[in-house]
Amino acid sequence: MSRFLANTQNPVDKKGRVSVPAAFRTVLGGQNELYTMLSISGPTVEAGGPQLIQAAEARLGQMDPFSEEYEVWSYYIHGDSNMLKIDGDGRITLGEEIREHTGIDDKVAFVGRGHFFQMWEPGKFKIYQKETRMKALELRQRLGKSGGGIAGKRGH
Amino acid sequence: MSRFLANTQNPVDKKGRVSVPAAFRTVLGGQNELYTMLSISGPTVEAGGPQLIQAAEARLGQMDPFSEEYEVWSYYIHGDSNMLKIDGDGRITLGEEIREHTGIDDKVAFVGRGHFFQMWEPGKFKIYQKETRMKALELRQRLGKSGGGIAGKRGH
DNA sequence: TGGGTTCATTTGGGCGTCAATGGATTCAGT
DNA sequence: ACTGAATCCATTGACGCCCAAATGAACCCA
Repeated sequence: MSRFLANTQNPVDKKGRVSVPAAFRTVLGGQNELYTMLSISGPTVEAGGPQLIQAAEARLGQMDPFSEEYEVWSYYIHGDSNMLKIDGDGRITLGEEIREHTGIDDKVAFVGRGHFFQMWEPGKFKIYQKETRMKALELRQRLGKSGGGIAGKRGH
Repeated sequence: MSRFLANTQNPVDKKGRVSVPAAFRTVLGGQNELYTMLSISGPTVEAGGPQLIQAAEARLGQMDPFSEEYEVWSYYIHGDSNMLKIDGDGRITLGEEIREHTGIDDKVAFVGRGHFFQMWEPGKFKIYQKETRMKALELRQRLGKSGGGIAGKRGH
């Protein structure tokens, strides 16, 4: 029951390699392949083990093969995705597509999201982080006093 | 049925370690992992055993996966959180993110909150404590009119 | 009740292991 | 043979793990 948690930042070397945080590699469980897909909602890439693509395909399977949504989703999970190899030292090399979509240059912010994780250009991540925390605060206020933080489930 | 109670202050050593109060460790029940999340509402960190994340995820599970609130909450509980190891002597090491968010430097105030506890920079905690006591007083006066003693403040 | 004693938590530090990082070397495709 | 990629190696530094001293609190007994 391990998940991708926390966020850290690692440098990209001259050869374009980045270390995937050890904690994340542990969650991946010895897998030396990393499945990635460009995010639709922002300049980030979502990544995880092969089961990620399985989940995506499961969803695809529930759609009508002749619908537009099928067409779109199918492209999304296959065409805008990649299978990156994790080398012996736990590093990956990001392709041009990913760097372009995310704006990643010489640093990568790894962000845990539970069953997958994201890779961001640190600056863009900072902005996202700030906005999201603000939204969380609003959300909490909307939900009322009973909704804050962990304390939210005050029903003890 | 033990809870996190009272507040104490412990020093951070050169290597960045702090002892988690023994009473708190007892409540954690032998777990050597501490789940933490940055608070949205203040410069503090909320912590507890792994069941905390389960509770948070349970709540996540009730949300619409495509809603913004899901996105926000998911970030909050996964991206701004950490799983800290408690060493053999009951100490933890706070990461850079936590120190930055809380302002913690060489001292940590541990504050019991029932089913979880908080970690504060002592000075900030003092302020929070003062404000909160004041609010509690107002609250009590308001509630006093309608009736209950100490127990009276239970309901929402 | 005062004093001494024991036990437990806290705290400081040493040391080995693993992760992260930079660079060299081998390999493969063109 | 040349370019880019996949492997392999070596260095550095952080972190986990262990032991020991120091601090303090609970306890017992005279």
